[in-house]
Amino acid sequence: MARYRSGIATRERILDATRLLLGRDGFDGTTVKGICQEARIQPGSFYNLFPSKDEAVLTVVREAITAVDPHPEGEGSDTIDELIHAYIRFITESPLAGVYLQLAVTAGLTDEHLKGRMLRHHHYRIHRFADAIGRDEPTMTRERARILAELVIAGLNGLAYQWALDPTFELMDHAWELADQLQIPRVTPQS
Amino acid sequence: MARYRSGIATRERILDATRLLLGRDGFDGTTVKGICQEARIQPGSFYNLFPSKDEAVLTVVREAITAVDPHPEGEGSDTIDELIHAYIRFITESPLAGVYLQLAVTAGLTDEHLKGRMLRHHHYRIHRFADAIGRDEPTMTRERARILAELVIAGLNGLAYQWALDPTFELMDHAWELADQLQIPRVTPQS
DNA sequence: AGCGATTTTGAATAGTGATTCAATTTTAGA
DNA sequence: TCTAAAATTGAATCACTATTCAAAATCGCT
Repeated sequence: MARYRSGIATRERILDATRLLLGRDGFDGTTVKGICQEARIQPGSFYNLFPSKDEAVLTVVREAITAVDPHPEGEGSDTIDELIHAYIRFITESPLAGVYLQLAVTAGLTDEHLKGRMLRHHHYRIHRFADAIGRDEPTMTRERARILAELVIAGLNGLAYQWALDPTFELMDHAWELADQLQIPRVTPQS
Repeated sequence: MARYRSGIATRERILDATRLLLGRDGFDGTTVKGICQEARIQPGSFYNLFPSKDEAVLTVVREAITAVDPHPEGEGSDTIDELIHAYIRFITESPLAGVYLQLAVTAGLTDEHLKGRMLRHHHYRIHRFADAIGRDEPTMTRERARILAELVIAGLNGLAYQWALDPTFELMDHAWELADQLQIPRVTPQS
């Protein structure tokens, strides 16, 4: 959509503003008006570059997830440790983690399109975790690795939700405890 | 607040309407106007009996949770199986499970008062799970039982969130698989 | 029947939100 | 320098929200 320098720069400013406000005020607290004020533009400019508020939000959240991905392009080479680490880092370090969790939960109730997106991402994550587990423990059946992956991810999501409610919660300790207790095969010990 | 028959009956109608709409339209989709239409009253009547929309919603959600509690009054007598079963039943059978999850996640970002409530309920649940685990396996330390309880609950919450996104997800199977894999001591085998 | 407390009405308030659009200005390449 | 595409403005639109309140109706008790 953005072809000229100015448009590209404005797009960046909008994404910066969206990132800032989402992290500070959450999804509901972030308004198009607020984004426009922060980016010092008018609403018309926003809608010239983004079809909707949701699209800007999703762009920012997607970027935040990719930012902690150990191997953003080619899957098939990450270990389960790396994946768990990436998840923990995303939750604890990214101000957008809460928004991600909120979107994931509310998506199922409201927007059918958003629901599809979140579900696809979820299945992709399971796939990658299962592959990593399978690589670390080649004797394990595919099915078993997939179930373990589902349990780990569910556990991590649950811990993340708990952390969102209570920031003093020791997310990292619990995450590795979870991995140990589920007997996830790991190549390197926890750092 | 409600002292006369009429007021008490209206209160019930409001709660019924709130329950119906929450289950059907989610938290954001449920409006005071909609509740009033469904209950066939005027907004003034609603605010005569409830101080806010949130209060009506929380009342209904609390009731739904209590409805599946194995021992609503006296704790100290439930087994870990019962507690897990109760959780699964709440998630799969109550239309309000999605709203509960949504409230829990969004509470941390918006309302400080709601956050306190959810957190208290969460800690209470951990306490009960830990006690039940401790009873089933008396040799286990208190601390260990608490960590196990936290992991189980986190896992269940994560599975619930997954189920909210994808209703074909086999929540019950995964829940018991989780309990097995975490080596939760159980008195009775899964049904 | 009478009386104070409770309940109900229904319009009004006051604010919010995302989004649209015609008009104007700026950009980049020929 | 000219021009078409792109970017920007800023007001306007439209829909909707929770909540309030004074007035009228009703309740339950003595």
